[in-house]
Amino acid sequence: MTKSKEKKLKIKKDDLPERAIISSIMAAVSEQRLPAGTKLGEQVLSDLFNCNRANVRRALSTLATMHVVQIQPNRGAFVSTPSPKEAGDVFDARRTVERTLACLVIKNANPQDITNMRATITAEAEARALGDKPAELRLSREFHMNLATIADNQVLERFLSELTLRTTLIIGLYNKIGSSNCAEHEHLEIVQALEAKDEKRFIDLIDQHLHHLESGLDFQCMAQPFSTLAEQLTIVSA
Amino acid sequence: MTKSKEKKLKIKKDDLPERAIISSIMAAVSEQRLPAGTKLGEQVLSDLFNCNRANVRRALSTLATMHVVQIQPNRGAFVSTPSPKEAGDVFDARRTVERTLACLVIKNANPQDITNMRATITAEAEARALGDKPAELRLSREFHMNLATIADNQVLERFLSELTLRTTLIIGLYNKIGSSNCAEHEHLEIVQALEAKDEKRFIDLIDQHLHHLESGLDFQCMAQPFSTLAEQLTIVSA
DNA sequence: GAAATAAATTCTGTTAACAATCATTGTTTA
DNA sequence: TAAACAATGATTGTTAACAGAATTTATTTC
Repeated sequence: MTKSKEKKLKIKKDDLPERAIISSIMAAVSEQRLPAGTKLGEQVLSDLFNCNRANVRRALSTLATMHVVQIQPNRGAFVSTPSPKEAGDVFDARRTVERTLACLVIKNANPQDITNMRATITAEAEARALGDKPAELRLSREFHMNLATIADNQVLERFLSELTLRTTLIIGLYNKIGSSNCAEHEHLEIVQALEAKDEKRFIDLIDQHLHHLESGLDFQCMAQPFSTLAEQLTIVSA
Repeated sequence: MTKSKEKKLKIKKDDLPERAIISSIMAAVSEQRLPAGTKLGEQVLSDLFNCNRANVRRALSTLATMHVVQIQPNRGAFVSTPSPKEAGDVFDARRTVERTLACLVIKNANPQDITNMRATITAEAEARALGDKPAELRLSREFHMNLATIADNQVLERFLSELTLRTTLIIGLYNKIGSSNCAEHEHLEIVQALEAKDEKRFIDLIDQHLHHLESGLDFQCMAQPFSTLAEQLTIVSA
């Protein structure tokens, strides 16, 4: 049970284990390493981060308020499985937030910001070329989070952080097979509009980008929220 | 120390103590019974809700992620004292959220919804007439939360819940003396625009309402985030 | 052999005791 | 008298042990 010297996770600069757990889970979700429905056991986490369960508990509780995990009484914490209705709400909220961010970005952005944005897009393209899906997803999210940073509104930045995570879960659950994941091409156009200070085009492109993402969803393909292994192995009869 | 039969708080329908603590603190903040900077001791809370400190801890941690309380390591939890910058971010975010909610409300609102809105306004007016400030504040918040309910977007509803709470803290900290608190008159006009299905006017009025609230702030009058007793007792010399 | 039942294990939820830190009070010293 | 220092008290942070619920495994029964 209490074997020492298990695989220990390297903790970032953040000393507090609670924060470390939260950011690690968020990172894992953002890279789709943790799919919706995954059980997040307290024992497992407290071993991984070698801390006590109280810290794990608080971390999971915090993630639950972000709706990144769901807590079921006496059963434990699971990575959230957004419903179709929830997905719609998230996309509406994202468009709302990013539109406003866009207005602020047009005002605030300096040449250095645009250079950074381009660097992120380049890195994203490289990751895609290499077939590194986690990196691609992470950088795609980073692109949007960059906008929030430039906009310099910490409230909206936090909202977007949550929304992008939930978007990743939604796409992981409902994305049509074959629908192009996320257009790096679109990201490039967005930055070009920003560089040209074309506010209307900038906002419209972001809006279209998000609509495009949403249109790639198919809610039929995943009826059951919690697909069990049994279901996955069942051969369709009749 | 451990005297039994202290004053116990009646817990709502929610059985879980964690939720009870959270909603009680949120309610208290929304009615300005808990001013910014108030210390929220773990012992006090666990006695009040007669539960263990672990629940209190998780509740405070959750409230901290909503930025309604601030946790200082080894010192404890305090009701948040928003900075002027933070106040600006909150108001920008609120306008963003409420504008989108307004669009959805115009689409979704039925006669019953409008009746409910009017009832809230009436109750708010009565509370004001009676000088019941807590009730007035609670009903004013309820007016805005009603909009979120009608809009039927749970993500934006939760965002607005947080933002209205933080707005209350901001007003409690920075509101100019003499500036009319919140115009029930404005609330009435907003409902009238909604009833007339005048979308543009509806959105504009909400926007103006929030700008009006923000313009009532004065960041000079409260330089120090944590005003000490010493400052309050100091007689202004020179 | 399959379904239903019972035992065992694992996990969550709760509690209490202990350690460490911070704030306050009281004392000493220049 | 005022500042520095020491001791006390209170509060937060951590840990471990226990109780209860859920899941899994094993057994029984048809």
